[in-house]
Amino acid sequence: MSSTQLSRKEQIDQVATSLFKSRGFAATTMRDLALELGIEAGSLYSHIKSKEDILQRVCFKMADEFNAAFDEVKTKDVPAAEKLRLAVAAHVRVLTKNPPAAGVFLNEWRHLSEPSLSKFHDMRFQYEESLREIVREGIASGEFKVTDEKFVVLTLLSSLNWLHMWYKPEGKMSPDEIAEFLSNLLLNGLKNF
Amino acid sequence: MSSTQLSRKEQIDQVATSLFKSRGFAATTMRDLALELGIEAGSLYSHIKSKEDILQRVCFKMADEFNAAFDEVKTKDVPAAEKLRLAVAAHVRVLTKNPPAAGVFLNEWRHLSEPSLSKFHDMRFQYEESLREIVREGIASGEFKVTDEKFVVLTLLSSLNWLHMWYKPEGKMSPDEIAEFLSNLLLNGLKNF
DNA sequence: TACTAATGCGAACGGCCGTTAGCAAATTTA
DNA sequence: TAAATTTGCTAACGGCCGTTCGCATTAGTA
Repeated sequence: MSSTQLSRKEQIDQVATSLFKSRGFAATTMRDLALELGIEAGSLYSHIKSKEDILQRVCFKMADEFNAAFDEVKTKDVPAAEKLRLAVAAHVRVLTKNPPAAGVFLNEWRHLSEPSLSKFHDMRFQYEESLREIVREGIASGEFKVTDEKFVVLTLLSSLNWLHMWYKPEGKMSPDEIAEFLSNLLLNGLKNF
Repeated sequence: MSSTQLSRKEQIDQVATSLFKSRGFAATTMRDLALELGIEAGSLYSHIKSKEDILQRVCFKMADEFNAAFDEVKTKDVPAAEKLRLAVAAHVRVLTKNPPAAGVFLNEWRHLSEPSLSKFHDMRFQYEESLREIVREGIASGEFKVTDEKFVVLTLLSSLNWLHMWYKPEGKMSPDEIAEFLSNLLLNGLKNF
């Protein structure tokens, strides 16, 4: 069924990702990971550099995906409310496309060591700042009735970023339906505050 | 300034809690913990049974606090919308009273082993079920315009449960102001869906 | 004062951890 | 076919982990 053949390294990353998500990075051992792949722990090192090496790839790949999805939205010339709706949809799409990776991205990044950790922080700040910018636009234009754009973005991301905890691809709601539901709920809150 | 004198065991729990929150349970060593307290690792075991022993106390103490705060709300005879508002306020109050413990409760519970883990799951389900019940009430009475109470509660808790990540007691918003802001945002969303 | 509980030290235990090294197949490429 | 790459094994390393043990010291209590 799966279309493209994964390289051994990609397989390792994928299996590691779901283990990192379900058990946590620190609580996942290389021997666990090897067992899941049906090989010995030492054999992993023919393909990867280190345990954190995997974590880095997962975290920054997800960061790239969030940025790419968001960059498309940024360029659109639409009212702030609509732009925010698109941003929410983009965020949900990335989040639901690969829930294990999303979970690692959201919960395990703190196990990155410097300088990756700082780089990650920066990227995250940039992303959030872009969202705040949209909300500021909406406040200025009178579309949103709130005043504290920081708080709004925090709440927005909070409700989105828990998604990976319960979302199941086989569930009855599609990512687009989820995105629409969340947009409605949150944007109506902003407009009628 | 602090009113009551903490026993050594309570001190350990408290310091451990903030370490568990900032580094994660698995990545916090007993030697780290001991260092923070200015004693040797072995000395900890004059006061506690095991590392997980601490985690259990923190998790179930927080669970009790959430339940206690919520039980007060349950008994009130008010419309569903108002009840939900009170529940949100209660939840925020517990969450902000002790952010490190809240963080452990929300993110580190998975390191509990059986049978604690199952017990924790059950308590959590009960709590969420009670919230769903309120939302169902509100849907039935026409106060809320949504249809999927599961999704609503998930979104509600999501936005609340990220709070401990950025809330600082010395910040400019008080817990009550935060609770009011969140209630307004989310309830307006529900009513005008 | 004598007893008891609380508190802590230092050394050590068995075990698991991430990682490395040297070597051997198998597979791909030329 | 020959060379190069990919993939994997076994064994081991140094180190850190949670925890235990026996013993000392201190503080509270009768």
